[in-house]
Amino acid sequence: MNRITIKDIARQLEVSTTTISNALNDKPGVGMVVREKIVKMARKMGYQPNYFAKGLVSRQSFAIGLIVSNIADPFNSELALGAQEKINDLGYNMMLFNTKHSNENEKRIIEMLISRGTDGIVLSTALQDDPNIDLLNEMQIPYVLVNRLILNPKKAGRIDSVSVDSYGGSYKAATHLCRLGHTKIGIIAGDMQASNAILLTQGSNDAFAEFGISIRPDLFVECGFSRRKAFQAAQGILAKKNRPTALLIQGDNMALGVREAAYKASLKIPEDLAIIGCDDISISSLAGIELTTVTQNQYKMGMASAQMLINKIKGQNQSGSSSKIVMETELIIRNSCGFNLRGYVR
Amino acid sequence: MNRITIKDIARQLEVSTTTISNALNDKPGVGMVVREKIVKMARKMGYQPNYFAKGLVSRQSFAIGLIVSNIADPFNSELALGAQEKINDLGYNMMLFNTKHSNENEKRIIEMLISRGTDGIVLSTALQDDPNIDLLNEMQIPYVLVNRLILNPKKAGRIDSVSVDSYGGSYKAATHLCRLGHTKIGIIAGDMQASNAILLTQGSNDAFAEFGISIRPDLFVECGFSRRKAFQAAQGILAKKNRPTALLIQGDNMALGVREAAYKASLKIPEDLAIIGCDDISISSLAGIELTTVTQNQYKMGMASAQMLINKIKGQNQSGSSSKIVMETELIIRNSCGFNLRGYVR
DNA sequence: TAAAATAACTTAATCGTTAAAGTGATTTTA
DNA sequence: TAAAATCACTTTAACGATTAAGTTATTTTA
Repeated sequence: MNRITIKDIARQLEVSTTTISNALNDKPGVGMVVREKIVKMARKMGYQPNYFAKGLVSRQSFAIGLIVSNIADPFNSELALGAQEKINDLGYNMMLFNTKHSNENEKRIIEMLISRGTDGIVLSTALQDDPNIDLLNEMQIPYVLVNRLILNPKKAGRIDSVSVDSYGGSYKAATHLCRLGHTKIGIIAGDMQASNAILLTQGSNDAFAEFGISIRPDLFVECGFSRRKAFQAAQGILAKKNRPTALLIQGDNMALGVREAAYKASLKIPEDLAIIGCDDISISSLAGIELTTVTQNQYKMGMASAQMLINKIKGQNQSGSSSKIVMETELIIRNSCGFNLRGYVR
Repeated sequence: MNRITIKDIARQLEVSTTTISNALNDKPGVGMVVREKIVKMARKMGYQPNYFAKGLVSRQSFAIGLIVSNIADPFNSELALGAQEKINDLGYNMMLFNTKHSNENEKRIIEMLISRGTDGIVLSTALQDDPNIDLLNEMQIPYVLVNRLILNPKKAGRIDSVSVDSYGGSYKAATHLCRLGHTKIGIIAGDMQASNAILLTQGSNDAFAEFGISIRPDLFVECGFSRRKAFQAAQGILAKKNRPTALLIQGDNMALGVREAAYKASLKIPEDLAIIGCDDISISSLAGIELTTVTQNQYKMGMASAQMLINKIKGQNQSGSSSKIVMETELIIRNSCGFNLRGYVR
């Protein structure tokens, strides 16, 4: 039952453990004949290196932590899939954590990851003024932000990130609503501590301004990125006497909650209410859902962030420059805004 | 930059490392005064134990591997959420892996997990005659099967598992279709090497038999559990001249693919085609989808399997008995079968 | 052909922690 | 009150790998 160690092989072959180690790791200092004998014997005995021992001396765990708010959110699970595949392809392993939108949880997770000697962290839950980012910096652990970043240019300069052009995406979405003739537009916003929500809001605001439209303050609701919260927020907004004719929603998963609220209030989409989402999760394209939205390839983002992190881990001696990838967005017109019914009016 | 170790604290306080270790791990042999001094100093210096060192001596990694086919499948992500929360609550960490439906990948993952000294594995991808199960047994690593199990009673006796009463669920689903008057029924099956597909098929077959209905062989298609594959399978079945009036589909995510195929073929659900799914993922209840299905609480399954595994890890000295949890199912009637239109005819 | 270099090894130290086996000093027991 | 037990520590060894620093024997160089 006891695992085979390097010592067992050494005893069998009557050579030193160093030679075994060198042979198995393709290092010089071992002759052809002995090397082959060792490799064969290791295979025969079913030798598997002990990663604790290896990690203790090499200070490398080949483990990467991925922190998401909630893996059951399709946005995150798609992102996790991309990250996981890339991480494994590059010879690492992924540990997954859910913060459940709690900064406290996030902190615990980061501390734990550090104490476990995790090689790096992909963080998708960063908030502005997040003390956990300072923690990451202090501990000098390689990390990459994905999806959300830090906007403060003073801090952002040193931080690697993979994100989407949320500003541009939201600008397109808002423009779409305006051109369809909507003027009474509501916004269901995520968490205004999150960069994407901030940029999304800026983008739509700028578009609205260009059309001379101003958003009534009571039609802007910040509710967090979950489906359930968005459902509740929409219920509130749609119950108003002077309800909006269109809602711009800062995430497709949230938009699904909004849809439910609309149907529950007997409002037809898009006839009574136009809605536009924001990240094109796979559900959005389903028949019967057909949510108009803005693309964001989560899978690619996951891959790119993992790749970036591992590059960083491997080339630690590099200059102080940081990598930033910002992905383009594209408006996907489906049936939740009424374009296919009426087309643009302006 | 170098991490604080037990030695650093020992040097500061002029005591031995053993005393530090004992104090920090609440072990006897340390006086009150010294103990408190040590705890305080450790906190002050920001000491974090090195898990490689700890694991090397204790042979415990506090890491658990969760193996799923594809985390982007809502069934799996919900399951992963439950597992992750329970695993963390119990002081462990979860490493996530996607097999992408490949037995080869599964093998690689298991081997890697073992070589890393993972404390245990939750496996959701088990197949009948799966050599990887034998591998797990040989290596004596604690594991629990979730969702899918091994049916062969000779092997199953020793295996812990958390599953759903697939037979009963499918029996209910098939009965529902029969009572609605359907006789030309097709089955979109998952992977007949997976226990749930096998039991699901048995359950529906038995129900059909009771109603004197036999399934035309060309209307039974085994296509694997993915949405895309189910889409393709449904396209094939629906293109037949003598197409079925109802489809029983062995998974909600698959059913979503089937829906798309139906709509693409200009078939209305439920008027032209009744469909019934199988695990009640959250999407299924969405307005516009409203899939009739059979409940399976993935979140609870994830939790239960994690709990079971950790119980097993902690109490290794126990008897040879195995734990098996089988969860009940419930038919959820929504709008994809036409019950709300016509009710039962028999 | 003697000195230097190289190849193929081994020995010993190390990573950070825990466990087993001491060591005195103090307290309990008979 | 002498022997036994307890307490609060320390010293040493171990976990399984890697790495730095030897040690031979063999080959190369000048």
